[in-house]
Amino acid sequence: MESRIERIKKQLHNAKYKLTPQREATVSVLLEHEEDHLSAEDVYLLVKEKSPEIGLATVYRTLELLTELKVVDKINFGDGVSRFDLRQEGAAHFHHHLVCIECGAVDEIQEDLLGDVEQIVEDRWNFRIKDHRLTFHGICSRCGEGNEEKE
Amino acid sequence: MESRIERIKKQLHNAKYKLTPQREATVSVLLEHEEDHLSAEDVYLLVKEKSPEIGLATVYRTLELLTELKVVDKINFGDGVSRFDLRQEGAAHFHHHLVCIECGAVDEIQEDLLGDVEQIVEDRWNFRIKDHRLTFHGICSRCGEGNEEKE
DNA sequence: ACATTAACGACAATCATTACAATATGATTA
DNA sequence: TAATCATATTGTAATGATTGTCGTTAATGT
Ligand SMILES: [Zn+2]
Ligand SMILES: [Zn+2]
Ligand SMILES: [Zn+2]
Ligand SMILES: [Zn+2]
Repeated sequence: MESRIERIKKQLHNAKYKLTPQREATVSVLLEHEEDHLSAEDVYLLVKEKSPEIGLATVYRTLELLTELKVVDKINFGDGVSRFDLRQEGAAHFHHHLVCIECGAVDEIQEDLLGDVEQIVEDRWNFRIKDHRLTFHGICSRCGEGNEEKE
Repeated sequence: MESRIERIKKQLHNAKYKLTPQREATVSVLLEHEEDHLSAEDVYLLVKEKSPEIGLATVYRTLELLTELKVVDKINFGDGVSRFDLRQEGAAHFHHHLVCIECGAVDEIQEDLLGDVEQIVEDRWNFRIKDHRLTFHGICSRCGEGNEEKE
């Protein structure tokens, strides 16, 4: 079977870009941290461990490129930095996030769930939806344990 | 009937803050531009027209305070600046946004629409939802006119 | 009037991101 | 092979939004 990185390489080639060593190192860090939501700086530091000669500007450019190609999505949780999240392969839409206001944990929801809502928006507002961003803020299951009935 | 600004004044007082002239000027700019999504700089320039002596830091401080009190919501459309949006009075949740990728227009959806989805998330992920952020990216009705069937 | 404290305004500092200029890499062609 | 051209990289400087500092002002209570 073709590896994930091979397919990303093809995506780059289709768009006339090359998978340079720096880009490969960056992508591989993203793959290894698929669960996390890394900032550009985070990615830079992690890539540097394997490729110490890489420059911060290159990481920024690579992330920008990957965003353009929809390999990653750029998100913002309001803490002053952009974060980069690998898009599930073949997913039409970006996944959702649960941000805990107690402990700061960020969990993901891969299910779309918005089908009906999007149909309504398309029809009622005559808006052709291409993508979405949905984040819930609240108390995660870990933090909510024990005090179920508190408001 | 009590005016909107009166009620905001009370909210401030309840939290032991005063509605100083600078804060009042800032709130009144927000009320006059309820449809827009102003950045801190935008607000600063508009407030300056009426109160030229106001400082940028004060505007930032006021917006931060209003965010804390949930009078406004701070949002980020990925263009590098935070924007501030008056919350509808009495609304439990923040409204949604339609961002046009053609013309950049930002329209609002005041209807909640997420009731069912939130129920599912609460139940399946055991996550107690306090608020949400939902933004759709796509082609607005103005830009979509005439070429309905294009993908 | 004096003390206390919240809030201001001007400006400096910070920090993420972008722009720049010089160099390197790699393919293409004379 | 050597010259050429395009793309990519690096380190650094510049930018721009936001936050911090600090001396001053305004309101409140004694
Ligand atoms: Zn939590
Ligand atoms: Zn994610
Ligand atoms: Zn449009
Ligand atoms: Zn809005």
